[in-house]
Amino acid sequence: MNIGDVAKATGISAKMIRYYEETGLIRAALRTYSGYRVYSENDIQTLRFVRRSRDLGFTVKQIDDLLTLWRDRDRASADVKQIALGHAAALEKKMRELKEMTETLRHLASNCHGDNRPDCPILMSLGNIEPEAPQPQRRDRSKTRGFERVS
Amino acid sequence: MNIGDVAKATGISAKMIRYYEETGLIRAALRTYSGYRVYSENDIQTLRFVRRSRDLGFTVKQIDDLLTLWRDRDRASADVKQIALGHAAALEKKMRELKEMTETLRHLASNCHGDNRPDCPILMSLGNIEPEAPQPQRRDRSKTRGFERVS
DNA sequence: CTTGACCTTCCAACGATGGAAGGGTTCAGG
DNA sequence: CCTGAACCCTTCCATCGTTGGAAGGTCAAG
Repeated sequence: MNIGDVAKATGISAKMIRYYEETGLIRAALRTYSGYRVYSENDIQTLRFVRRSRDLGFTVKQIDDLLTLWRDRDRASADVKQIALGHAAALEKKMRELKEMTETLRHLASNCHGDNRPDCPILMSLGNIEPEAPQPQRRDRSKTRGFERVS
Repeated sequence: MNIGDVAKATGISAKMIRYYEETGLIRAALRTYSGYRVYSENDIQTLRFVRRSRDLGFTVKQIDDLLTLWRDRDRASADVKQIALGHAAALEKKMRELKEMTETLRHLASNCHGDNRPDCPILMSLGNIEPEAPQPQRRDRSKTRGFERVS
């Protein structure tokens, strides 16, 4: 399988696949005599894992740690277990926090649904923000403040 | 409260606080006559929220969206609800995937615990990777491949 | 007055990603 | 067999977002 096929199969651009190889995230692919990279099903699975992780917001470094986990089964199993459990715990913490945020969001959504009464406690705590308080612009502060918000 | 105190209180560097202000993520702080930024408890809460979100892997843009949600209670409430629910759904999807990964990790940890038998199905599927297959290095491929892995 | 905190502006850097240039390889169809 | 399209290769450069550092200057408080 050539890199293009893999790109199609995994949703990772050929560019990034090469980059991942260069930085050591994935092992260097075998090559044909002419230098073309060739990939196995296994490689594709690995790359799919990478993609999933990236989508989840993991940094390449973190993914590297994870991949090292599966790969290094020559390492002391206790180590692997330790690390894996550590990662799992971290992920679960992240999940809890994510859940918290989700709940906050849902709370926001349900509490401020149809009327515009400012009685939503979240708005109270985070939002009572005066629109444009006239700042005491003592000195020339008219710099480059028209920043391009891509929003 | 000066920016230094806020930095201490929120764990965000003064540098980044100014940056967030400059890019519009947070509202421009009020100023003393001499130009010092002054912050309220509210600002601190907002910044804590920002920090939490950053830790969770949200991009500044995404946080901006979220913050806009609480702030813009003048907007049509239906909109806000819509967006909030959309975000919540996305977060929950992320959580599910995170959960999947966590389970995979735990699975890995428990299946490859004390012995070194390579019978872990995850290792089977992701890991049967020959260590250093002698590549057919046809042409001069001895470039800058000693890349600095900070690991 | 001196020291530490603040201000701005500019520059550097990193991680992740894409693009273009310049050149070889593959393979189907003429 | 030849050739052109579609790949692939490398190298260099550019961007975007986030973060830090240094320089040069003002301000606050002991």
